[in-house]
Amino acid sequence: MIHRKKSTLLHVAELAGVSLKTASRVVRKEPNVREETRQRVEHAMREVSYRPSIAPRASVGARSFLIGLVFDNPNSSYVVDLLRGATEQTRAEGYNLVVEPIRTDDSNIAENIKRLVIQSNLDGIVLPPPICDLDGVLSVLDDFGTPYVGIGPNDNVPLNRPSMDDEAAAAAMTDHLIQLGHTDIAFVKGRAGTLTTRQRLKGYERALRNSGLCKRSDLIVDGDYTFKSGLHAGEQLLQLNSAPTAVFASNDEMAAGVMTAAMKRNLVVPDDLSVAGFDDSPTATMIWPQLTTVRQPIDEMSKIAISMLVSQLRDREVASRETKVEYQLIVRDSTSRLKQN
Amino acid sequence: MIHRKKSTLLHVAELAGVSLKTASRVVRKEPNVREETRQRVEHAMREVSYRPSIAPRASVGARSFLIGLVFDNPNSSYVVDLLRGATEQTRAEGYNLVVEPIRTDDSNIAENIKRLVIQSNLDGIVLPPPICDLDGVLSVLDDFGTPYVGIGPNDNVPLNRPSMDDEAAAAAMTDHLIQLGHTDIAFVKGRAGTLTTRQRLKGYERALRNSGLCKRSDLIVDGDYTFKSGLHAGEQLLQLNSAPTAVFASNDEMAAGVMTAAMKRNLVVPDDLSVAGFDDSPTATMIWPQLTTVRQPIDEMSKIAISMLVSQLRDREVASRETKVEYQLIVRDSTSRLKQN
DNA sequence: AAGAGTAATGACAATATTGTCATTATGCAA
DNA sequence: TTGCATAATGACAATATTGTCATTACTCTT
Repeated sequence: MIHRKKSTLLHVAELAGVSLKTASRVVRKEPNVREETRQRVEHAMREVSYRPSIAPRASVGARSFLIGLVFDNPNSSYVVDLLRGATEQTRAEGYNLVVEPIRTDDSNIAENIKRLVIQSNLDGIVLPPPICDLDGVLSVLDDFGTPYVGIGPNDNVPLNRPSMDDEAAAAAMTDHLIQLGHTDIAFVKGRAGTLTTRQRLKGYERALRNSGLCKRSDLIVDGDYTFKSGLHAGEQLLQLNSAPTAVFASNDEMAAGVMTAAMKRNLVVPDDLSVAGFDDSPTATMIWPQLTTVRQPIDEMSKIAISMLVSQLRDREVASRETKVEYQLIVRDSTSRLKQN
Repeated sequence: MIHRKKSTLLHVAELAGVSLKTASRVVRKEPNVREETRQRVEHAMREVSYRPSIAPRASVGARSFLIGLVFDNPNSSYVVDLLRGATEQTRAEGYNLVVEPIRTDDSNIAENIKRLVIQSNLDGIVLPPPICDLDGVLSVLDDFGTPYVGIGPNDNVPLNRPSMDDEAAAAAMTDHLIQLGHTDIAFVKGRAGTLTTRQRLKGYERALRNSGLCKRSDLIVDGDYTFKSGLHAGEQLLQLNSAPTAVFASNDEMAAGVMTAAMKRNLVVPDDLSVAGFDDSPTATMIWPQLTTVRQPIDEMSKIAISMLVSQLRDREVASRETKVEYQLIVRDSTSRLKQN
């Protein structure tokens, strides 16, 4: 059993020839330290490979250097990405992360979040969808004076949050299909009434318009983000007299449904029909051929959310800003150039 | 902004008329406290709604009351279940959880885990698959004297871990199909060489044997846990002269592949072919009809793992034991009684 | 009833860090 | 150079809990 002596701030301070407090200032990136002193301390930190011990911080002041991340997202790969980004950035900022799965269907969710904040003495909290758009949660946090940051598309709730431009992403995917020579491009809508559904449809329409293609209303069909609805949509589209040569479904599960509908008609994807999805969910690589789709950089949004929160904590002031992150077009094997015949 | 005064152990102690230390003993569930005293303190705790502050614990002793949970599981719903169970149980035991996503493909994974243990000063660590069966990880932790507990099936690595009896579960699923009147039941194997693959096949064979059904080797086909391999397996099985009326795939993705193969042949699931999977992954409810499958109670295993670890930490002694948890047969719409004709 | 052994309890130190406030150094204008 | 403002630094207290060890109370045996 190896017992490496844990290096403390005192060791650093002594080695650098400064007081404990000054060393602390450097570690905590506080102002009012001369550049030369800062470098000496930082060198000493490396020398003894100092790792700040977060424990006593909570003891001393009102601050706990703890950030909460609650989630109740049915899409678990979303959660894992969220976690990846958050742990990394939290560590980089010198904070620690407390994760807490909660149930959105629980009626007193706001109360639960409040208890979490009290119990773990959180400095701030990150609210991914759908929690960030839930009634009551924000007001409870406001009452309590706990800073928070959201994630995801803005659903008319006033809240700082990094998000992705769904419309631009959908337009880009549609462009991708147009570039491949397709002109009869169908679109499978998401669940009615949701913001992302509207944004993705708008992007699809915009891309068609920009390329001078006419919008055929029989190629725009309903869906609700489930495999089953994608299957129905696919069947509906493929029985048309002038069937589409490409289908853009507004999520991956529906795209998988469309692909299944194509297989039932003995059509080969992508030779006979190109299919594109949205989200880059695990489904996208599980099915075959693997799906061309759009990836949300969730880990990046998560990192940004932590950064925004930390700067809020430092400045004690809400720097109101919407931050957009870039989408990624993931081209796999389910889309191909239109065959000339 | 509400400022509820934080209740400290001192308040509890004063209210109960005992010393700080005795109150601490009750909170930490230590022995050597009179029953009457314990109750008085517990009552006082409720009275002032005391929540132990974990921060100073790490300061004082070698113990940090922190438990680590590392993961790098491609199946993200597995991770979320893991997290749910672990957070809950950890809280119940008076410990706190530090989660850390790591990359198994990283060569110096053992080094990373060691760094995590040092940096966060972990008391112990939970190792889900595939990390628990990785070379080097265990020996590093042993060297360092950090207690650990695994999760999942025992792959010949000496390690305490809760796990599920895959063989019994596979037998139960096969029995389910037999009960529905099926006699020609096919089996799609998982990736060659893995423990779960072997166990699930054994369960299938045992159930057939116990029911006096003969094992047809042409109904046992290869797979590798991917959708694509399930698709191939399905095509292979359905072109047989005496095709099976039911297919048991050893995971959900392959079952989805089999279902797609059936659809391509215009067979209706479950009327013409019953299909069963294994894992209850998100895929199971995403496809249509929804899949009959076997659920691993991962959250329960996670809870047990935390319990085992904590008792190890308390007793300073490894209570070597394998704990089995119960599988759950989830019967959905992809299996039905064999039609008589 | 005395003594021994054990159970229950408490006094006090120790923990690693940050906040407060005082002190010292520095820069700059007059 | 003096005076003044401000930047840089440090001394010391405070934080909430648990470990150590001493003390007190109880129980049982003889």
